Amino acid sequence: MLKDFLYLKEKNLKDVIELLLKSYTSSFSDSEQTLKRNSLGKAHHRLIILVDNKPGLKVSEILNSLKVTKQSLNRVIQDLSKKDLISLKKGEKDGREKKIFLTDKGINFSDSLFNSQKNRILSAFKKSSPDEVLYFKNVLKRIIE
Amino acid sequence: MLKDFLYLKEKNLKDVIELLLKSYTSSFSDSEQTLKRNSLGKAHHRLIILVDNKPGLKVSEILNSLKVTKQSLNRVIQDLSKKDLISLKKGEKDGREKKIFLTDKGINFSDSLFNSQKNRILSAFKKSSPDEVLYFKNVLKRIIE
DNA sequence: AATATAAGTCAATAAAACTGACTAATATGT
DNA sequence: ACATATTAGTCAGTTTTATTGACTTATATT
Repeated sequence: MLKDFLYLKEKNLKDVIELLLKSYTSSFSDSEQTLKRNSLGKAHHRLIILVDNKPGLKVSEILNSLKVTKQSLNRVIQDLSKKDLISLKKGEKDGREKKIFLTDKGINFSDSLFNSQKNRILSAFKKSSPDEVLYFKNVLKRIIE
Repeated sequence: MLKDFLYLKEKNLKDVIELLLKSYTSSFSDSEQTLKRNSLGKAHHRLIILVDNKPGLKVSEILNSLKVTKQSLNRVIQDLSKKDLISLKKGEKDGREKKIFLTDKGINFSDSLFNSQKNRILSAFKKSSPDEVLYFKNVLKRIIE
């Protein structure tokens, strides 16, 4: 049945691209004030989120996720280090690697960023069924790769 | 049953915030080359997507979606106007409003941007059921508002 | 020992967004 | 009709974010 394949049509794909743009923009603009109070910006926020979810993340992994140059990322790392929000540890196995962790101060700050963001996601999920949320996450993951 | 509410737990919400970040970053980095060839950037891309999906969009509506200042948006509008990718029409009902449309050239350019992005979404959807895609879109819409 | 990889650094530049102060046109409420 | 509000545009200066290119340092691999 043709109808079954409508979700693969261009119009639907375009809609989804717009939805990805708007959902990212709105959910990350929620934490603007919290960042500003601490003289930090969206670039720092993105790094904090990645490291919070996966402590010990390597620089190369972050470069790959955020699609920025190492020079650009390095500025962000320096800023957060100076503010004592992250700490850097040499990899035990491969000494060239640098692993990034949130400090206690960094964990607190990450929590305050999360608090300004979470209501949007939470209220969307409360309007959704567990299955809807599960499927939502599955598809998002497949878009990333 | 407690298990039913796991999807509302903080860890899950944090995961989703990271997924939104990564899905946006990856899907919009796909079109970097196309933009660069035309001396345009991500800011222009965002406007083109919104106007393509909703021709006649007002400046104020875009400001609201993209969460930027009018000064910043104005630069983008001027750039695209000079390149004859968008046209501006005065609102008939409210003459203060400016409605934005893609020109024929703009439609072509939007298509080429879309072509560099669509494979990622399409292949994710091919791995998903129609229901999964439907639920995915539903939840995304609820996150936006 | 040679080469590759992971990361860091310095310098210059470009892109994107911001603040603040203002103008212009039109719409709306009284 | 007039005052006020709204929508949009503009000028100037600044900050933030990211870029390119050239190079160094440390460690790992062959």
